[in-house]
Amino acid sequence: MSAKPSGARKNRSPRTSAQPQPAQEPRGEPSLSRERIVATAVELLDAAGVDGLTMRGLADRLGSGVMSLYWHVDNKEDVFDLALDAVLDYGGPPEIVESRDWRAEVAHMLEDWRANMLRHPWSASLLPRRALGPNILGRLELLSRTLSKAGVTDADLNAAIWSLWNYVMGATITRASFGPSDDDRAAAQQRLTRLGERYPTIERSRLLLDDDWDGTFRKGLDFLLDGLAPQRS
Amino acid sequence: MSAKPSGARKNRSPRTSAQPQPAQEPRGEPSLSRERIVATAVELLDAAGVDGLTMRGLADRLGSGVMSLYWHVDNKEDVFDLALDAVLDYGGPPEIVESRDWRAEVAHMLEDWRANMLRHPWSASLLPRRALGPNILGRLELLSRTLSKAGVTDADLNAAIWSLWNYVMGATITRASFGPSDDDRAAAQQRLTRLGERYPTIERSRLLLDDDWDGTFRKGLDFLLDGLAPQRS
DNA sequence: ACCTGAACACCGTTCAAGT
DNA sequence: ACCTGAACACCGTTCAAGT
Repeated sequence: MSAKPSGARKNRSPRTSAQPQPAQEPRGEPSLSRERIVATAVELLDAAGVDGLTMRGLADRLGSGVMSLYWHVDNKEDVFDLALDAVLDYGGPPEIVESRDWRAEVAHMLEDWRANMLRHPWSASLLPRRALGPNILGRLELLSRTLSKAGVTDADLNAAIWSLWNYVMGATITRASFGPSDDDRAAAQQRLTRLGERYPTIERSRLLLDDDWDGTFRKGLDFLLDGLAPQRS
Repeated sequence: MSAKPSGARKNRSPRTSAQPQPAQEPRGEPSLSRERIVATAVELLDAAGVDGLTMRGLADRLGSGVMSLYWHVDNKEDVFDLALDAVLDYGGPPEIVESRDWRAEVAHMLEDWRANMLRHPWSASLLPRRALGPNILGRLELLSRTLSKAGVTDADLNAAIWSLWNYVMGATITRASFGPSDDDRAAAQQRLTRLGERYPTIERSRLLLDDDWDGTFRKGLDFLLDGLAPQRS
């Protein structure tokens, strides 16, 4: 809790507010900044995963000393938080289209959310630990509003949202963790076959070989939405 | 890939097979063993979380040198795998009760699974990364069998299982991550109120204050099972 | 067969300075 | 206001020995 800017909230609209001393940088590197640190952290995370992010490595990539980072950032945890929020940015509520098809709307929102996280595979497993950034709240608000307008009762609303949240998080984390290496799963499935008697059902259905991630996600989401759908008795 | 026992499969039934040299330990500490290491690792993880597990700390707790662990265990990853599998043990398929209520059966299985993971809060977020232990496979097999017997078509079976998996994982990881600190969530909810206009719907529904985890889990599971239920046209 | 200490190549972060 | 190097208290793991 010093005079460092780390804890301070950023400008509301950093893009439009003019810089106080605009003609300040004489030459060379634009020097360190919070934005640059976060952007580079995302790059590094994308390239090397959660374990690959290192304050030292981050500083190297920025061409600065390690300790210089700590002027702009509280600590490593802070870097994670900022990187996560940066990645979950979203365009805000889209045009207020009064679609009648709430199911398509919800499915689209959640597929977009998932796609965003899969573009940065480290983000999904990080998210539940720090769920409260403004971007996530915005997404939850939009989801909530859509469901409410669709006729989900107030009594069911929170359960509905958390159900969708749970489903999306579980699906995305699993997909990102099982990762691109199909070999592992093929090997696992073969192990099933070798074990023969013990797992006949999942062996027969080839559960571990299912690689239509997008289709499976959508199918399960449909199951859930079926159950969620407000009964029009 | 040396002569170390690390990679070797354990005895099929370690509890019933007699020890080769039963009267071998002359006195004192039972010395190191794979079982003791894993059990202590689980203790340490329960007490200190994922970041709290340290090879050095583990050795300390076992009263041995750090490097002694490496005789019984490949590396730290291995310790995680073993600890996770140890925690997900389950009693195998229960008595073959031919219950007609497949929904209650499935719900019970998944609630048990979730409860098991919540008893060791570090386990849930670890599981998707290493999903293939025999105990997990056993649970998936049982789930698969139950759904199949209930009338879920082969075409829907994998999607159904992955949906339930995703939901349970997401719910458990979220619950374990948000953790016992209600204060955080209360603070977050208050922040919502302060922000006022931006998140009216989730503020009104008090989404972030919902702390009936078990009830919400069950409710969402019911939504999903509603959608999953085989249509009897 | 089982255990050990020293050493290596790393970490995140504190602190006291520099400009 | 912003950046820095040295230092501290840690990590996981290799290696060459010990018994």
